[in-house]
Amino acid sequence: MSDQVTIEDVARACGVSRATVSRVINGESRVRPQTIEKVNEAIRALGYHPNLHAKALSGGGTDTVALMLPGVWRSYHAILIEGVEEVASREGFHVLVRTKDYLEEAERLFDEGRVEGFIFRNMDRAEEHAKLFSRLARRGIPFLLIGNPLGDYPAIAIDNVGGGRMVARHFLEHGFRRMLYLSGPADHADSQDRYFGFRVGLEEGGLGPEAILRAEGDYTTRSGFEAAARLIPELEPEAVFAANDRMALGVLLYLRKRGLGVPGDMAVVGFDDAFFSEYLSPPLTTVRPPIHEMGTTAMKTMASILRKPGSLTGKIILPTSLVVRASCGCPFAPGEGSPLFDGSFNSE
Amino acid sequence: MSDQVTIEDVARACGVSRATVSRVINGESRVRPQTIEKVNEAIRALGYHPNLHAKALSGGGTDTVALMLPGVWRSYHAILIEGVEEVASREGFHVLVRTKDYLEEAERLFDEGRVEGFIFRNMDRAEEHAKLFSRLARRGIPFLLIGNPLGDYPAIAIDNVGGGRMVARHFLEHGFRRMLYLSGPADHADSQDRYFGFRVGLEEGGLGPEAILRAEGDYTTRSGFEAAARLIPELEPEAVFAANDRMALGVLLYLRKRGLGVPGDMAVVGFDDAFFSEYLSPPLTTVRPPIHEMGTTAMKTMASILRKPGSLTGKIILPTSLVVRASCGCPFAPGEGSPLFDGSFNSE
DNA sequence: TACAAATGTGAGAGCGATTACACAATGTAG
DNA sequence: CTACATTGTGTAATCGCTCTCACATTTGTA
Repeated sequence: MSDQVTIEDVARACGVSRATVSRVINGESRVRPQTIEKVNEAIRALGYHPNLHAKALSGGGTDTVALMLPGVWRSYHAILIEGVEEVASREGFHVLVRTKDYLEEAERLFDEGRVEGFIFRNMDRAEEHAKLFSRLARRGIPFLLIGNPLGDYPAIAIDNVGGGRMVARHFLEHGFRRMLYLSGPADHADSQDRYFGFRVGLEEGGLGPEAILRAEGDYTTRSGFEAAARLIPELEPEAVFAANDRMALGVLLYLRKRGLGVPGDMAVVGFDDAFFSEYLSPPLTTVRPPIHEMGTTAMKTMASILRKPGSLTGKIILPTSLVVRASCGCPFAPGEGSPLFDGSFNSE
Repeated sequence: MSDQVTIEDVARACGVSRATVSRVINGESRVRPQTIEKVNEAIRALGYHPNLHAKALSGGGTDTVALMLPGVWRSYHAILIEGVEEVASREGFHVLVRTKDYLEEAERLFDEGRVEGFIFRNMDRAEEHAKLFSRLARRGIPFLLIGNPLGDYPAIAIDNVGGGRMVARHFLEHGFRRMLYLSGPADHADSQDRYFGFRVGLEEGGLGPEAILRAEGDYTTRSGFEAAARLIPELEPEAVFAANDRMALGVLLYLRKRGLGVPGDMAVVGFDDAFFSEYLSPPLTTVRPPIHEMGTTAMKTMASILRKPGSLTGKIILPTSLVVRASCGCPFAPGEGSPLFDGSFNSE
């Protein structure tokens, strides 16, 4: 505040003009090596840092992107942020995180010049998102989506379909023929895709859609518990595939309460590979999404969009993997004999 | 980029000068109501948003703060960010999150004019932090600490001592006389304070320091497991107080592997109330820190520091609470008979 | 009625950078 | 040895806003 060192100071300190200093800073053409040296020396000596706002105002970029996150999904988002920030800091970008009212505030962030682009972790409210995205696209504002592709906009997605398909195949290997899919909110794309993959996988194994029973939750443990309580006694599936691990946990809790053994009486598989999943009893078989990698990929993509305009981007789909533990009915290999402990600690 | 609407445009549109428009925007003195109306109308009509950089350059504030987080502690940080962002967005601030190299980059962020203040979640590396903080303080740069008070700098902390003390008292109620404290890294203040409170609590109950055995971990589940494996057979405590829930989990895993019952053969209590803690078998008794509230409090404090310079701030200590479940030896009241399920779902 | 005080508005000087343009010094070719 | 690139550097306009100062108009007071 008080002691701003300006480009003028540097210029004066080594007897050149502001223009020359600016050229040195931006590694531009035609400055005598000797002058470069002198200027850099002064910059270091004075502790000079170019003022962002002056730079931005006179045409330079701000190298700032906004990461827009809906306000739930705690550890998931933390990992995402870490991934984004990791690449951002490496590439010289800065990350503004926005959680509240991010739909309403997005354009303003851009109009004020705060950010040059957006990374959205769009979840529900597909309508509003679509509207915003089409406005951004029309205005040529760079943005990309994490998680839920929408329209033709650039997106980083995980292979939900592939994940669902892997679960289906695995269930088939176990010989199940009557399965319950516990979905998230009906309009949620992730959940839909997982279901689709699940169905495809079963079909590939010769089972029609009638083999799949359906229940709907809202991703919370409680909703998993309640859906299980509501439908399991009635439908009596052999196996449950929950759209996320929390709901799978809810199912587990219900089954335990009812005295039903897992996987003895019923198999349960989740999606997300949450921190707690490997510690459940039995350890939960689940599908692991590459969250951190989504973050890094998103930021890398955004960086290249901003640095070299014209670089066109489509959808990038990152592979998921099936983490086989015990709740599906598999013998749990890595164990020490303890159902609570798989010895890997790999989620830390 | 192309279609910046400037203050000049607005001025022209309603036949006044830039100065007047500026006054209206900043709610300043002495503008005729009628003119205000006219200007606001034009602003709305043109979709005008003041350019951040121009504003900042000409003396205005940027209302941006940096949230500096060490790169671990996933869900913890997510909750913190949410808290900070919640208040920030409400108060018109913006949050830049930095994880990598935040010690080295902090001053630059300020010198470039990117941010007006810092919120640090400082953990290890006390030396380097102290050095940075003293520089910031000398330069009059606003900052505050979350979690680990250091020197006289403004800080938001949780009552680690109180938490440790509550655990001690609770252990005493159970009649334990020989306890193991499983600390985090030796130089970690949180862990030290929890230990201190624990000791105080025991002393208040008439037990000297010799009643406390000590082991050191690094906050990971694995380190908890290994410390337990290394020391429990030798020391044979009646109860273990781990500096965090993950290590407590490690202890639980070890005990289970050894066939020791919890709380029958040994009581275990953690700290943090992590997501998984209530689902462990047995549900883990632990100390809950008000993480979200730390975030909101931090941002509120920062906002008032920035808005009204001179408002002095000291340390704010937020209370912790003991979450009594079953691992301490208490009957687990809310249960449905199931050790995995406490029926509350309250961490979602 | 006269003059001071308050009120409302405009002109213009920065803020700290970038960058187009001008110009001097040096190098090269005819 | 002139003519013309090439190279290195400086001058000054510009970005969009705030804010001081000056000035015009209205209101209040004696």
